[in-house]
Amino acid sequence: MSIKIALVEDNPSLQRRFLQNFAFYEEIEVLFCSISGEDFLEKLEECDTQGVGLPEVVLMDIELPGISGIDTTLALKENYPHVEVMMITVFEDEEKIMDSLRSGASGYLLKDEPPDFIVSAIQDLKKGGAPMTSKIARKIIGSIRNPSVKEVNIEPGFDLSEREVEIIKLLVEGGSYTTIAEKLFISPHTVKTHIKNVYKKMHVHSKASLVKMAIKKGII
Amino acid sequence: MSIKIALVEDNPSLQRRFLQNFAFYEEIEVLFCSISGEDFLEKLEECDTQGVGLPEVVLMDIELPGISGIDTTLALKENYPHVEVMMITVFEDEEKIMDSLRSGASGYLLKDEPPDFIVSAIQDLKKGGAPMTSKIARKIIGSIRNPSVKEVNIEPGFDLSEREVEIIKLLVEGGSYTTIAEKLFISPHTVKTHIKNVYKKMHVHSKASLVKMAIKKGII
DNA sequence: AGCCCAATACCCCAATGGAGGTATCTTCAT
DNA sequence: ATGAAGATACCTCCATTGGGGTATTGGGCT
Repeated sequence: MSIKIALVEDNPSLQRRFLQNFAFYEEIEVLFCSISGEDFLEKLEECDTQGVGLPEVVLMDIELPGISGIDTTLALKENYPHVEVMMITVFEDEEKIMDSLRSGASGYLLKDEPPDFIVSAIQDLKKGGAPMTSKIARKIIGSIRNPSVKEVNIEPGFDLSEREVEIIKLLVEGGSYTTIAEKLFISPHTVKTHIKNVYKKMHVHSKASLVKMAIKKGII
Repeated sequence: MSIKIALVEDNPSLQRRFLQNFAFYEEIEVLFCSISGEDFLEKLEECDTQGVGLPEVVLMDIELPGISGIDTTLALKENYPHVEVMMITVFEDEEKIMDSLRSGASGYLLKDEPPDFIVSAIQDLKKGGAPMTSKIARKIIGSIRNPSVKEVNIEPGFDLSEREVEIIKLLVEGGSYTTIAEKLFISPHTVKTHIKNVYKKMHVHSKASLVKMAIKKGII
């Protein structure tokens, strides 16, 4: 029994490449292709109303004209929660990955994976797995450990320099003046000076307080 | 070049089985085994101080006598953040999986995986991957979509006395030996003794590290 | 009654940390 | 080109901290 899939990819040459690859595998049957989220959602409803089978797995690009693959997934899952979604994209940044998973995708692959890998990922997904590459898995785990950390979240009020933030991070990791100095190839005197300045800016007077502030403010 | 690992497993027969399996693979070198978290942390510090190499990957059981594998991982990561941890357990519940990942583990396998799979998982882990089975991956993703609002472990897990927890709280608030002593109407010597004992139990060596651990653990 | 253990308190000592300085060298924007 | 800000480095002084001890007390468990 072959797995019925749909493909959402706006790049024509990539779409062609996928189709050609899947043609070699009789375990995969491509029901239809779309070049946008809107198009996909319409075609899906057609499949549904006209009694044609639904795709079991959807390969979804993230960057699409019109609504994004993430929002498309959100809409898809709202109406057809049993259809599995695998993101296929070039993005490796945590935010996009996590947004995809939150929107309802269960797999996340990069576009340049070999066809064999993609096919077995589709099978895994259908069997209830969550296929992804090692690197992506690591990023997901990283984002579990460090939740809700946005970029450039250094407290504007404190006006810390890059170097200062760098030193704060090492301090939070439990470093002493000397160990931090060694890591940064600078003198412990310099580390001391930086920390003194940080204390002034953040109005704390000890490492312990700084660690607490840093964690709470999300500087780390 | 073989990968140096350590094994933390309290069940003697399972430990033996692991060792026998690894004996067949020259790509894995078992540096040492421990039957408890405390024992492991001590041996690790010995390795460190005596210039013997550190293990690169630790296979950690979750259910251990004394402190749990999760808390052991927390303490390990505090002192040796570069040592990778792979949980090897019978538990498949989301909570244990997520706690493990939050504590710093990057891999999560079940005990009955075939030796080949475990060995390649160790290699993947060392290369920066996050090896896990499909089923586990799915649970992680499920828990991202459906973040359970479970309360954090207020109970320390490190077998701390009430007084010790009390002192930790004041320490996190930025108190010094003397200010804490004043608040509790005891001698600063006593405060010191308590803190020394806490350091021993939690395997940290400074206020900064303790503050970080305490916040992560939710003792505060 | 005897034992364990948490809580209390003290000792020494070396290392680290915090607060005050001063000073040079870049870099960058006015 | 001049001045501000950041990164670098050094100084002194004294308090705090961390690690190694030892010891007494009072509760609770067996």
